Amino acid sequence: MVTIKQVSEKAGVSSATVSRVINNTGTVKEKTRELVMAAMAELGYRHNVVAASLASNKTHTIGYVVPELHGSFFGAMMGGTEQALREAKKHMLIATGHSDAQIEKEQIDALLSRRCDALILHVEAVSDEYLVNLVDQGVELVVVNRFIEEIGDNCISLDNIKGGYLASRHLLDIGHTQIAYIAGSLFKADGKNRLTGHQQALADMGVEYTDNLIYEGNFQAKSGTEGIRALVARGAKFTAVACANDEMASGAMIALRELGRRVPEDVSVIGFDNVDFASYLSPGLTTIDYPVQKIGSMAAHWVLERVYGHTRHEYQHILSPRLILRGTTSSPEQ
Amino acid sequence: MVTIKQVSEKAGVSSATVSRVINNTGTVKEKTRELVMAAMAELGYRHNVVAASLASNKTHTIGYVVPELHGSFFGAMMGGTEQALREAKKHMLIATGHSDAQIEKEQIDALLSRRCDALILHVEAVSDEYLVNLVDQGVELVVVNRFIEEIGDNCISLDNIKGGYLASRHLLDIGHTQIAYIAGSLFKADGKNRLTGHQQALADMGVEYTDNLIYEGNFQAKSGTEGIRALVARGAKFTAVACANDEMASGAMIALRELGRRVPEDVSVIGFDNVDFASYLSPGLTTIDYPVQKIGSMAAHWVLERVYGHTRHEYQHILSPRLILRGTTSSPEQ
DNA sequence: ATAAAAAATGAAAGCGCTTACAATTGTAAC
DNA sequence: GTTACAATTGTAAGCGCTTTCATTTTTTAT
Repeated sequence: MVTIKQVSEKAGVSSATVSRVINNTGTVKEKTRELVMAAMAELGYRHNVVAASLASNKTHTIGYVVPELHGSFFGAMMGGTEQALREAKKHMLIATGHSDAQIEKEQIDALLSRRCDALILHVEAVSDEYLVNLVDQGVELVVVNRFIEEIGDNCISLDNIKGGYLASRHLLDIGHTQIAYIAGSLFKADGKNRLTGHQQALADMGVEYTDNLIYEGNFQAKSGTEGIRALVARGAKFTAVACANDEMASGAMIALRELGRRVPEDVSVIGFDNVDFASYLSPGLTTIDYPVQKIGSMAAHWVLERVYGHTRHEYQHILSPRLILRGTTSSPEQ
Repeated sequence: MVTIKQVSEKAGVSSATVSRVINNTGTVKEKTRELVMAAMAELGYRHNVVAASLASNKTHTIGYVVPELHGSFFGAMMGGTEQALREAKKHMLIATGHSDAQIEKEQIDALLSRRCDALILHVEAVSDEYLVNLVDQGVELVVVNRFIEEIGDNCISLDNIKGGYLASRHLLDIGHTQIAYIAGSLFKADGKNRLTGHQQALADMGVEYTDNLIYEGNFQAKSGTEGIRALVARGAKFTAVACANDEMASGAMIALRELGRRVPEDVSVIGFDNVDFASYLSPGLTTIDYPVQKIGSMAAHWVLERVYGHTRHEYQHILSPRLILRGTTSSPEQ
């Protein structure tokens, strides 16, 4: 491996100068720069970022923890981040937490050991205190899709309550009053908040809330299918079903079809997230848009501004969901 | 930041010994180990992997280049890799190449500058020669979803020709003879090979091939929709349509529905990839399974065995696709 | 032409760790 | 108690770069 030293000898300058041209810092005469560039090219020099990181105490690397890699949600989010980061020549070190507190901590630890300049965390099992504590220790981190009061400045999240509200409010607005709800895992903040929004919408419109119309799923498609079956089995009557995410909504649609209930003629269905396949379903799934890519890029901007001092990057902390009307909702038949 | 030096002083040993207990190398007396561990705990020591990497010339990091992060394909693949890598305490540095040769090269370069121990590359724009050249230079890399003769040992890919064959053969077997084909981008090997498979199946069954039934899409859902429209507009007659991926198949289904053609009663549809949402469509999409997660884990095993000398890791170079029967194909009506 | 200021460069001390190699200590056999 | 050998620990030389500070060169103003 050719080093800066060899380049400097070939160019007849000191290694400090070579470092200057590589990093474009300090001042170096145009003539010298060319000399160095030529030497680098001739020797096939490749900058050693590891050594540079050790010396400069900057890795230009962002640690990223997500629960899982599969599915289209996190890919979209990381895609948003990557796009913003690439321009700034930063890289992402990826780790998965699997919604397990132990693993999440280990991964955060590993990323810190690798001296990431900042962390972007979508973690669901670790406690608020743990994260607050990290921030207090001076760790530069941004928490995505989760809001923690004490470190609100470090959080970028969606207003899930509002999203849940919007979904059910839409159903109510077009005339439904018997609305089943297939919730996500309620131990996750998202699952809880979306349900809360649903309840608020009912309350606002004076519709009574009943546990009999609620089924707790786990955000997987299959639990949507099971949800419908369970609801029907327990004799629940409904003309619409709101689901805490699109996967469960698609699962629900499958179950409804099995039961001979047409969507949306017999039962309206609304999802949440607006993942890419929502529009591929037929009818297209009416849902709540989760601007996940945007959240990813906001996180990148946060880091760029706060950690690397780039200005001109703007970001908001709480994003708003919005209704995406497609074909799975309609007014109940009389 | 507390260093190994401080730990060594607190524990009353040399820094070499501390390094030994951290890395679990060499021999260190149990008593000493405990002393060191205690000192580390007390001082809140955190290993500096950057410094370790510089000294040992190993980063325990795998560079990963994929075209894009969004969608469910690459997430599934990276998920397969991550799972295998996590056990071995390796990490992944992610970069996207955007199917652009220039960008792909830059990203590979950047990953190499960061001294990744190995690279896993899904690159589509860069030439075979370029990759062969890298291997010749001693870069440890595995190319996924692409086969290059000269470095076949470094490739892990799916037999796309066979996949294309399987899909069309299925349609032929159940009685279709008028089969439209919506291809992927033909400048990509996958797109080309799948079409080749289709043609072979036709030939095998003695069905004449005609360009009139072919539409070149770009792997996006929308181009599936456009494909059907174009085919119909040009007066093509078909009772089945094979698509080079599931996205286009779902786009095609939308177009067919718009035209009042039922799936599968009027037109059978088959996709390719078996992405997660294929089963959410209705009817469920018959497709060709692309064991993408498995490819991801094979790539990890390749690296673990070849670069890190872990044995017990097995991998194959060419994986086989298989038919997944769901609801979008049936025999043509008489 | 000359002094003062600015620009360009070099010398060298780290950054925090790994890893030969040397030195020391412990152990078992005689 | 010795000796030979194994187990344990320490010494110190890097790994390849950045960066401060001092030095030299160039430029500008007088």
